Amino acid sequence: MARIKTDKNISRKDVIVTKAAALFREKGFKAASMRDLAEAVGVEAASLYNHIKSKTELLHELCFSVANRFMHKIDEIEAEPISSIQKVEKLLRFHIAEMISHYEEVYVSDREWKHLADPYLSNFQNQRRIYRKRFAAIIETGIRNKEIKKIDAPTAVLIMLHAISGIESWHRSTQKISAEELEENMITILVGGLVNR
Amino acid sequence: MARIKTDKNISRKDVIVTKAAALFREKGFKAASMRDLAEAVGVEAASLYNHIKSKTELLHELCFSVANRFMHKIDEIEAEPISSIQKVEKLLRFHIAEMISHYEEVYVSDREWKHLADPYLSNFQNQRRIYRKRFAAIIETGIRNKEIKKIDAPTAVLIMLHAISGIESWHRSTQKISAEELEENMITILVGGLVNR
DNA sequence: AAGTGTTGCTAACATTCGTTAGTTGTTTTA
DNA sequence: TAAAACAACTAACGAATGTTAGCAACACTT
Repeated sequence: MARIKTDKNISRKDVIVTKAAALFREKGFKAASMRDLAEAVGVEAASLYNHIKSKTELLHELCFSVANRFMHKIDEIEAEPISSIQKVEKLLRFHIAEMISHYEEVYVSDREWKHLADPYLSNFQNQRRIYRKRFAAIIETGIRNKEIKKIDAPTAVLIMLHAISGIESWHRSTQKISAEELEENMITILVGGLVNR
Repeated sequence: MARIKTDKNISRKDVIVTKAAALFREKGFKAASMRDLAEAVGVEAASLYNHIKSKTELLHELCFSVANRFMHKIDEIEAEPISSIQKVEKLLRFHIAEMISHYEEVYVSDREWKHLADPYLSNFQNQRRIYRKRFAAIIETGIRNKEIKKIDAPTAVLIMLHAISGIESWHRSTQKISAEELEENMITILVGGLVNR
């Protein structure tokens, strides 16, 4: 009877959630079965239910832990006494760093949230909408201050966020440039596309 | 016995493929069932099989019709006697136009190709890789000509392509700017992020 | 060492899925 | 109008899915 291995401060549930992130990323939420997950964890499918309530719960946990991190970060950045373009850059760097270091979670949260069930679904969609509005508001302030080109702010947000999700391809590519190089290149192009000069 | 309605030059299979695109876009390939599709078409599930071979065939058709369109376009643009930055802009405008007018197909091809089965899967991945390399080559020429900033070309490609897939959010948003405005904003930001000045 | 809660197992369930068989009805062709 | 081709239907199959019940083995406390 092979138990799920755990280190200190890491519950068995955490192990399952982490493996689920990897699996959902690879196959998609619907295509990943609980039996797949069980195999990845090294246990029978039914045993998972000693630690989790349902498959959907795994998706909740992933989506909201990611959403919360981004929400806290934008709280923090909004309060800082720096220029709009600096705020945008900071936010982008955070997105990039998250996408690099918590790849699977962030990716799953981004692509698989559709499979959440209400009330989680509505809740998640709301948070997402609010986040984008706050991001757009930063850009709009930058436009008024002439720091940023006259563009449609929601469109700019949409470009930034989706561009960053492209780091997925970087992760999968065999000939990777370094994470630092990737970050600098992305900032160069994305911030370069915004600044007024 | 209600038949599938068809106009001239539109086969019943075309009707099914089109409805499938909408459904796969909305729910994802795995989550969309043949019974869902049948209902959307106005027929029983089994009846679909008078026109198609399998569910996966629908995905093949969608993915490769999109891939072929992009391949033909890059053939065309590569051959034109214009600057690199102009080629990039043309390619981007084509991507944007496709995403606006053939939203469902393009979106499905972009997000659901993972569910293709070999040999289609490998084939599709190859085409994708080749396309990106050719796109990157255009950018690299632009860098050598000093038209474009010194950046990592594959990273630039990744940003461009993913940024465009963000048009999905535009489609879903209630307060849309016009398609023309969207296109100009995207070009401003994306091309603006590339050009050397 | 006994007792207690935790974590695993096997077996099975109700559903849903893609798909096939066989048949009936409808349109097109000769 | 009869024959042939097409396109719909009902019924059902086997496989896979998420999940539950009931029980056995382990680990920790006392």
